[in-house]
Amino acid sequence: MVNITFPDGNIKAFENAPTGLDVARGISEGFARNCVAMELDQTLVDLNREITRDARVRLVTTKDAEGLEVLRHSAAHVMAQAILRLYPEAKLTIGPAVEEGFYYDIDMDPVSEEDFPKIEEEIKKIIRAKLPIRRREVSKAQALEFYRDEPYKLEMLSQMEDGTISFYEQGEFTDLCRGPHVPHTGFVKAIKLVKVSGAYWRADPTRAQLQRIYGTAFFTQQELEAYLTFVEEAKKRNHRKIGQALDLFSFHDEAAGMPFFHPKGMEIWNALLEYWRLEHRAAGYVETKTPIMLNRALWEKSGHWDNYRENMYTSVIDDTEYAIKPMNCPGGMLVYGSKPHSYKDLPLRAAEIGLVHRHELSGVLSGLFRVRAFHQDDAHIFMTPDQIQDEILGVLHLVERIYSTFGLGFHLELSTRPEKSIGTDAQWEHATNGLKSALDVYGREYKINEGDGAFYGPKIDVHIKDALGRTWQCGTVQLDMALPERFNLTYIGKDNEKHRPLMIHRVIYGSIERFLGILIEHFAGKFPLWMAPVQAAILPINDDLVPYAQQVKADFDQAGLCTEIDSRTESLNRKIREAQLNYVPLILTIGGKEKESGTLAVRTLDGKIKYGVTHETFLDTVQAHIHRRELSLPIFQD
RNA sequence: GCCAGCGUAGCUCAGCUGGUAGAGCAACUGAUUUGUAAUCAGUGGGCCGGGGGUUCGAGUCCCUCCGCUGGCUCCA
Repeated sequence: MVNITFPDGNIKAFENAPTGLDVARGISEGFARNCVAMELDQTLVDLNREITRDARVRLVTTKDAEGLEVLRHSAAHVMAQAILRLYPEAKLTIGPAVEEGFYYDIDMDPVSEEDFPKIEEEIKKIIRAKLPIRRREVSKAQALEFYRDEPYKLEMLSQMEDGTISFYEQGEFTDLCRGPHVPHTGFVKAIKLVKVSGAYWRADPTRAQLQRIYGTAFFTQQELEAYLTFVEEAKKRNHRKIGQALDLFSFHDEAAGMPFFHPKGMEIWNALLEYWRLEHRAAGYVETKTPIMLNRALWEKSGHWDNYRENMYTSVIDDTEYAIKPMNCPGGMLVYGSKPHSYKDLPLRAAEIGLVHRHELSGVLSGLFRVRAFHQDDAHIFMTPDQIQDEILGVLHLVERIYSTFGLGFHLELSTRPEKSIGTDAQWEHATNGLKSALDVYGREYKINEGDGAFYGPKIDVHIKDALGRTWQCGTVQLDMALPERFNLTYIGKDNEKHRPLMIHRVIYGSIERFLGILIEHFAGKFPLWMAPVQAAILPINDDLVPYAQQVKADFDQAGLCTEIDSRTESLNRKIREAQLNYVPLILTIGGKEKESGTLAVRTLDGKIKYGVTHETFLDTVQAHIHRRELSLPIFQD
């Protein structure tokens, strides 16, 4: 007799030792068909595991996140089985489930995506066979014997504790695995191989290069197709593609990883910064600017020479070593230290749009997302110890305000002291607690990443969520108790004594280049009016109307709008089509009627047309819309 | 940096087993003077990423460099 306690508190008695499947069937056959694993006293195990004593059981179904993870892990096994059938000499290493699917690292001759159909064919055979997946437990000695010709598995085994080792078997295939797995291979019906790449064994470049084959799997074909559609949509939104199509920026071999911004890209850039300055002024910031090149002594003082040199561009000028700044902070320290400060000056919020250079590995460069030269919307906040919480809260509120303007959600993560770091234990503790207490007051949930902090202090990272649901780390708030010390920064307190200020580094856009890239993908190139590179296209319907159209454009120029006139001798249809394809939010067609009546025909990007809009109404509407930085298209009254 | 794939006209791409480069769009010229997503015709345009090699002959094969794209511990 075994008593099973369900998550809702109900208890049910079973004869003998039921399996998870028996328990599920006790609820209903239909429910049982959707079960893939179970949580037995907090541990995820196979559905066919026998329950031999009283326990708490939660059945994991195809609807649960853990269920999908189990499926994908099983999918990795199915793929490995197929590959071993086709490439018997292949040696398996590890094959985990990952966020978007799974992969298996295999030591074999290079394969390419052209080999996928063949592998997928074999995978289908295994799925159709509905091979039962069985767990088998053996001693470590037996496992070592079984894997005597499998060097990677042997290495893995040697690092495991002595005792019971579990294997999973399906048909002729056996793999060392802790499980759990779905009951049989028939569950893996919606599977697709995605890509292949190289990966080192144990991520160690000195060790064997393996083939990492990625795939993804879902419980239904529909979910798989929805995922593939998502991937397609993300491809369409690729900022490199849109950036080229809209003539926003380019890259050149002459400066790999360093973007060149074109006039239209600069329109967006300037709109971003104009808005940024407005918000920062309102939040009590001042702005500074420091040189991009500073001498070695400065970097030794800041600690960068010891901790960050491999990423810094250096040069020798008049026998003195210089480095191009990878961060703005040391320059900011010098500005603060250039004159005495009173406690009455604090907090001092000094922002800087700083151009930094970092020598990233050539292989990691990627459009605007990973570059070697970029601008940070940096700020250094100098304060007294009792101002920590308010200042961090102030930054979090500014972050929230700015991201919401773009329709971006976000979540927070706290990172603590890494192994390679400067400062004392006491400083780290004080700094970390300061961030925690501010987060608690702020009230949103946050995740903790142990050991992920910067070398000079703990940090709060802000991860935004874009229109496709993808997350990107942009903002960061870092408390630094080390740099003020190294630069001997002080302020005069009420007691007329010198005190050490505390400092926050923070960015909100992060890298402006990268943030712009994210926005391109977030908006799919269809920027809201206030940041559109061309806000309105003016299209005269024939050559005779060009002079009048130019007059209209001149009025708009005066009003501060960014407009373009298409005076080519082309059909109106063509001009409209091209403006639409360039995502110009407003299209103004100028014909005889508009000239005579002094009105405008306004076509918005959604294809809606409003005739007879007066110039005054148009400008009032557009300017108010821009001023409010609205995300949706403006609506015009007659 | 490492592995794989890629680099042909401004853009997107074709060019079989080596035989001397082609399309669509764009640009330019001319005609058309257009009322809400492509008017028609013609013309020009290429150190086939750079360098070296094999060959009678290289966009095509080999080496090397540069660049781009994807990946490079979510660890049985």
